[in-house]
Amino acid sequence: MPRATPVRDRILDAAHDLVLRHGFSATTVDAVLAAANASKGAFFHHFPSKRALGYALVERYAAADRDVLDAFMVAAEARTDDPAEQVIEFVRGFEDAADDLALSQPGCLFVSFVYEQVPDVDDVRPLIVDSIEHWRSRIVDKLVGARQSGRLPDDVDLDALADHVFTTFEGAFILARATDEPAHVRAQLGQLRRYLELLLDSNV
Amino acid sequence: MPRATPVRDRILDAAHDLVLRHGFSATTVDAVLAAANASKGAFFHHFPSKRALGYALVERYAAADRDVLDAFMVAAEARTDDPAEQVIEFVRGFEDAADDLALSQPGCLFVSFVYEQVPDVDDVRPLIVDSIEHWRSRIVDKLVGARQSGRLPDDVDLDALADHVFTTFEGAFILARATDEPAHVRAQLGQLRRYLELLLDSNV
DNA sequence: GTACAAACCGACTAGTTGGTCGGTCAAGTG
DNA sequence: CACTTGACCGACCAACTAGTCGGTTTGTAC
Repeated sequence: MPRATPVRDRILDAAHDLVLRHGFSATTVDAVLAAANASKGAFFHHFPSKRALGYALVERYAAADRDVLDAFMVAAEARTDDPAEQVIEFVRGFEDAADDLALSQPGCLFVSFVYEQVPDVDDVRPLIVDSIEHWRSRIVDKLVGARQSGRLPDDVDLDALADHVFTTFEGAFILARATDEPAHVRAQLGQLRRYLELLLDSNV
Repeated sequence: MPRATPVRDRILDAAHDLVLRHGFSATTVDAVLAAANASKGAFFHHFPSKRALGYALVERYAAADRDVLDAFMVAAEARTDDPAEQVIEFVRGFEDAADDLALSQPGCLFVSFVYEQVPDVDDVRPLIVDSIEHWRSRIVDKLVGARQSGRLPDDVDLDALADHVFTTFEGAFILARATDEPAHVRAQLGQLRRYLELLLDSNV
């Protein structure tokens, strides 16, 4: 992990914004430099290549993503001791934050790279898969607890149910972005929560 | 709408494949021509510019998308007369087709353009929004029927519930593509169906 | 203050990209 | 046959892009 310098961070911030808006290929190094108010020399001093920038970008985003997940899970755990309720509170937390989230970020950086598999940048996929698995395992932990207390039918696939959180997030972002209506994120998370409530309230 | 010719179709087919894999910006005209076995002259004879190709691509995809939606809805309507059951059968139809679908198509073309808003190509957004609204309205029709027969709680937002189908599709495709496990599509559609079943079976 | 390295600068280049343009060819049509 | 039209060809071009490189500035240890 390279040392953080003001310029390096400025470049990453500017690149993050541009890549999210236009995609990685359409984002030129010059455009990043202009937005970051940095020079070409500075760029290639900190990154050996443009693809290295892409990797660093996803690396940083994955770490932040993990932090957010953990923070919301801790907040949910603070509200209730019941694992089933914790999952629901977890989603509710995102629901409350959805509007701010959707407005400040026009999408998920992962998708920019997943849908633009330039051979050069394909080495970021493992980072993304790690993030997905982190979401899955953190949520499955709770679901296992819920099942143990008899609040989840036996025939529910815990992995698939946990993945449905990720799925809903990504789908909602696309919906919001395509229609230019950020409110969709909140509404779709609401559907997800309702699903979980129905599933977890139906005592076996 | 330009006339369809063999070459034009070959170009569209090749471009569709390449854009889906690498994104629009990363897809060069030359690469399309090589894949389509066509010449540069042929390309610019049929399309005034690269962005016009993008527009034609989305136009064709939206029409096909609509056809698939309608076909699956007709199939669902053939199985049952109850609107609530029709929605569930509709999703089940896609579930059955999911594996073939996910393998033959590595993603949704809409996302390639939504996540790559090059100013030039941004005029495709209305086409995409039309498709989204078509899905929404076709499904809402059924949900209204379900509500009238008392099978849907009053506090469910029909638009948001209908949009959840689109959301799940898009999210599932991202999950499948990121992890390189097409089976996720089927599993996520299964979660969607379960949600609908729970919601529609809980008589008000 | 001197020495050394890391940070940073920006003019330059080799290769690529979308797009042009003068032309060929085959199929009508009178 | 002469003429027109639409489909198609590919060498060429101007603009752009990632990356280079010789040099300057800045920080810091002695």
